[in-house]
Amino acid sequence: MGRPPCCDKIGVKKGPWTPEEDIILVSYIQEHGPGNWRSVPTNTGLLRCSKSCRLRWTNYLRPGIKRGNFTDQEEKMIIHLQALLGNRWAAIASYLPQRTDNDIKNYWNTHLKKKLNKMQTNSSDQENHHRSRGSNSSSSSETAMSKGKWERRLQTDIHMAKQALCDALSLDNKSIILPELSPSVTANPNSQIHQQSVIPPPPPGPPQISHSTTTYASSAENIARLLPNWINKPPKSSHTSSESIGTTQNSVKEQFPSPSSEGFETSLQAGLNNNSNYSNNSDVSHSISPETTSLFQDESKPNIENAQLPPLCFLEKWLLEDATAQEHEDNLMNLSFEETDGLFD
DNA sequence: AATCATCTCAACCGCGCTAGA
DNA sequence: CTCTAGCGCGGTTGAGATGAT
Repeated sequence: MGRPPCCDKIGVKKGPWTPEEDIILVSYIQEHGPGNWRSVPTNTGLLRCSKSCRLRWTNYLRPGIKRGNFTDQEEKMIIHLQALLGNRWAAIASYLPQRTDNDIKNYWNTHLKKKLNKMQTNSSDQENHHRSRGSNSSSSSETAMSKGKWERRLQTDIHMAKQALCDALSLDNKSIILPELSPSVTANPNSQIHQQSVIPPPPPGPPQISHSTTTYASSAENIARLLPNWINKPPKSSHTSSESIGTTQNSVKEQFPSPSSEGFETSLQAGLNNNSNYSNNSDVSHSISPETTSLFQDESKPNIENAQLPPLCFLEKWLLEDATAQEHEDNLMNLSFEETDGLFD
């Protein structure tokens, strides 16, 4: 017995989504909440398969998605986490709440992989050169300089990450749900049971300017513009699968409130009162209600899985331990200074 | 200006997993 | 226990954008 196709191939539309389709989808989710994707095409009349609807929502229409260039901080996070977790993009994405796994995966494949390869090549070349010429060459001093530069940056980053984690932890130490070691989970590293866990606050940095405001597909704010009421009408979440989602999220919200919800609300109001800001700001999280964010962000955003227990502990250890962590860091990042030398210049 | 090559990223595909009947 | 529906994840594709010649 073969696996049935997720959708009937005949009469199912493929390819880029149109604004009209997006509006239909968002309206439906606004009404019924995300989830029960199977029924979405049926109930909306969209000629899309459920998967496509879910993907569109998760990767583009979902509030709270940051688009545009990755910051240095994010880049480093991704590199570190990739070294830690491998190509487990969903797990990596859970550490970058504003980014989707698809986005991170694309960024890794198109930018970071090349960058690292290049750096590795350069560093090995440099190393050979260095070995053949001795340690007092100009290249070695350059290396030392950039190494020091990198080291300082790294320390700053670690400090910032540490600070962020400490802030998060200090909100309510008891509220952090430590992953439980249920037998099924420990036995199954690929378990899809998502556990709300410590999600670091978004990395600092200026709001991203969307690089693709001209192309429809990548501008979720278009939908926000098209649906101005969206921000004022949090979706009902009572009669669909989102009920349980909402419950979970509420409890999560109570247990682990958004670190910046107050400031967020203020900026939100400012954003709402200023349509130009609203439309120019690619950071969609600024153009939605906090309720909407809290409702949806956790729902469709992959969270730290139980399976991430070792890496999470690892990360926590890494971030929290001081002197002893230094040794770990080298192993954790799996990137020598040479390899990453100049990577973020 | 035209053509070709390369890059980017939105979207698709197939598989694995879980829950429920 | 088996089967099925539904969902999430990671790998891959391909159309459009961009750069080079």
